[in-house]
Amino acid sequence: MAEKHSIETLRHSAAHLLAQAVKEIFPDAKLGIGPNVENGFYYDFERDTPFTPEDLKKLEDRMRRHIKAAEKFEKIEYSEAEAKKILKDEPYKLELMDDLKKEGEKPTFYKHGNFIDLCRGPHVNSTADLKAVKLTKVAAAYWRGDQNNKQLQRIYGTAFLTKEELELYLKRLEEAEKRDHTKLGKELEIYSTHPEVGAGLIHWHPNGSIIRMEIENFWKTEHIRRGYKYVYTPHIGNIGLWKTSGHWDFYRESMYSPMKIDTVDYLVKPMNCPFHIFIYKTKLHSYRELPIRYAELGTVYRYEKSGVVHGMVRVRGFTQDDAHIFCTPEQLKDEIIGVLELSLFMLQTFGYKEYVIELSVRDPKNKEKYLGEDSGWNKAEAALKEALNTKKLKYRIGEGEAKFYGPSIDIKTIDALGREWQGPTIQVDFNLPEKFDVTYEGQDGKKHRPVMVHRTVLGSMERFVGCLIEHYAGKFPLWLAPTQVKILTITDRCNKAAEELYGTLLDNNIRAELDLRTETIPKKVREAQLEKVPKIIIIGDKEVEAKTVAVRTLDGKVKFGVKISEFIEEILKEIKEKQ
RNA sequence: GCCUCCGUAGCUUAGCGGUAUAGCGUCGCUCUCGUAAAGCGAAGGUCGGGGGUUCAAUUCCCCUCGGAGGCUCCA
Repeated sequence: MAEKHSIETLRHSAAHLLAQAVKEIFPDAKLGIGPNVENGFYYDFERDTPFTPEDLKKLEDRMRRHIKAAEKFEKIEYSEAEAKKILKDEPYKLELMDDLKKEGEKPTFYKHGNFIDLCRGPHVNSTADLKAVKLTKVAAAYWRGDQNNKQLQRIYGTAFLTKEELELYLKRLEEAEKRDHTKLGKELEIYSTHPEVGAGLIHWHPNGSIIRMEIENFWKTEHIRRGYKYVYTPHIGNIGLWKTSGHWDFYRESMYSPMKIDTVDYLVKPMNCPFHIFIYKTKLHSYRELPIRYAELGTVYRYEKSGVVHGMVRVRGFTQDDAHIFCTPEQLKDEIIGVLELSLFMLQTFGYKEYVIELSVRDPKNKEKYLGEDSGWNKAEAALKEALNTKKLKYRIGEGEAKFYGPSIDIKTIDALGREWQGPTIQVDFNLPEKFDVTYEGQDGKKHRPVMVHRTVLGSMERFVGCLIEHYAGKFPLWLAPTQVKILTITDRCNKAAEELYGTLLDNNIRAELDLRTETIPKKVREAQLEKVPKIIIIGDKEVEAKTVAVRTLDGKVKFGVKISEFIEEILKEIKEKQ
């Protein structure tokens, strides 16, 4: 009976096996590092020519040979001189060993078969334990993730304890591919982009626009209910705004070049904050008025490198569901709690049951990357932590993840396939109020500095809808579905009844469509299913006579003899409850 | 931006030195049909764009624009 190893150990041993195969088949390759990642492992190699998919096959075959040979893994410690001799042709490994020495750690080695690698371990006992290994893809990656370093060739792979688990994983990848929002977005006519217009600029088609409108209406209602005031602001503004805010210094690479209007430079806005500040500043505010919450679906434009633009989730123009809260320092904690509650409520409505909360703080080693004094940062962090603790929410700390003007709570949603997506973010800012000299009058009759909270609960309409497509696999719940009901007729004799029903549905604000074509029912059903229309109504002679309908849902189940009034009542209820 | 791969009709796609396949869709005709694809016919492509090599380029080379997967970054 083989000893049980953790899947991490297994995968790391698989990485060693890969490195061994590479060194055998491509002796010129220099070893980089070979750590585990989510769902697998990789190993980096320096090599003049990149690996091809055929190379991967050869490497897999070679790995299989070593698995058959059942080579034992053993840990070895060498003196520094010995170690350096072994690694004399491996510059990256030597660099790593120097780092270990600086940190006062003693390097250890692992050997299996003819292959020795610098490694902390642990490993499986023998290559024979690696029963299900697969190389998945090749990519390039910078040594130590730094753009200024040499680019290495990375081979990704994965390993599982059993072949069955590997199969299951590959199936899941396939499932993810079916849900891909770039694919479904096209099939369901949700959005498009056009080279003639530019990369990362989303065109919302009628279907996507309905989904977006429903989300926006829901969003506005929930915000107004919670004391937010809705505003609209310009898309461009004097460059001076961004110099004052600090974006010009800290954020310039994400902004588009200035345009001259008369003699003055203007920028397309990458953020809405300065505009909300100016609305606030049009008059003197008493402490009695605070908190003031301005909300806007604000469309911003940010430069994204060409290599990262992707579908709806990484674009160059997008609409943030933005809001800025101006409050007293005493109110801060409650405001954060309010935003947390709103965020979690919204996520729940969209069927996200799981999420990960991260408290993003400064990188303590790089304080110059951030605006402002320690005291402000410490207060902001404390308020965020207190709010999380009050709500008894578990969170992890993300060092160096903070924005340049303040720390934040970032909530990552987990979709139906277990993938994480950036969702709500709540950022506390003591800096912009300072920069723009924002004040309120306190009980003491003196001017005080309010705190600003920047927050989004959906992120951006583009990314949110993109993620929703994948989350629902294109099967939107009734309240969001672009077409809620599609009426199919069996023969021309039923057209009149179908048109009557169609009219009744429209009168009830139900998004209905009519399919009167003289196609066969199987074909009409198939098409409606592929369009993922939640309620498919079929009307034949029987229904016309009995004044009922047959209702088919996306799971393929059919209910015959449903009274029309009952059907309408039922779907109105389902829409209202956002099921 | 960097690395690898990709770009053929609205969509999916065959071909890869001698100007091009097929299915779906579209249009026309026939069919009036009971829950995931009825039949026949037609139209539709300067093979992403530009340049080069060649007697000849969709095919080979270079540039460029888009896309995918990574790196880095991020709402």
